[in-house]
Amino acid sequence: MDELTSRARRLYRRLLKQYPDATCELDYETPFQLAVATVLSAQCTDKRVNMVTPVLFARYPDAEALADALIGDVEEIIKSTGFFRNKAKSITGLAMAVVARHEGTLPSTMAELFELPGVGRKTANVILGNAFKTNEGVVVDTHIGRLSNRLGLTKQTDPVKVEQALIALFPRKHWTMLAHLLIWHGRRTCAARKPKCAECVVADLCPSAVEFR
DNA sequence: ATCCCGAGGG
DNA sequence: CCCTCTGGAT
Repeated sequence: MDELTSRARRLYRRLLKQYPDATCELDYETPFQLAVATVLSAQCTDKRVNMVTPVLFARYPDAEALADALIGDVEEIIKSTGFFRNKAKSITGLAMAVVARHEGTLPSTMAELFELPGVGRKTANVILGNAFKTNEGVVVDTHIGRLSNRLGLTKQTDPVKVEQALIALFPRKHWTMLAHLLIWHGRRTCAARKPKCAECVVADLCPSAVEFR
């Protein structure tokens, strides 16, 4: 095992010890609801998403209901998540596609998920890892891209290449938890703007830590 | 590369 | 004011 890989494994164990309960923080009951919540989470905090989905899912609990929704009603409910016109179009289009192509049940493969409107690789990986527990890839969002670079796990910035780097560094069974750990750490300690290196549990393993002291 | 487009923090 | 928040489509 090379040096980078062993350092990556140490990072993982250290973060797991600090965040043993790290998990997806979006609220949902079904895979379809997770898909909708994940689309809404683009450029928006999950806390904000969790404020609108109870209203959204109460009125439109499944794909059939959301497919028949008036776009203006959906826009009004999700407005506070930002990009609301695009997101309303995405989630109603997503619902219509799930009804038309998959009899109202969200599919469980990367290929089928990726074909759905508004669902990119990141969203598909969130659904596969959390709702279906089949790690086909690694979620790479803004936090994971930022931390992967700061921690020296890759110098790539393209999300697909970051994902490839993480896939090569960590065993598949850890991919979903890895994403949760990096997201939690990114929120709590390794924030985009003002990282708290002084209180970071992996600062000694991080090539960027000195820059922030 | 650019657009979408709201809320909260610093 | 500026930056950031679990991106995707054009």
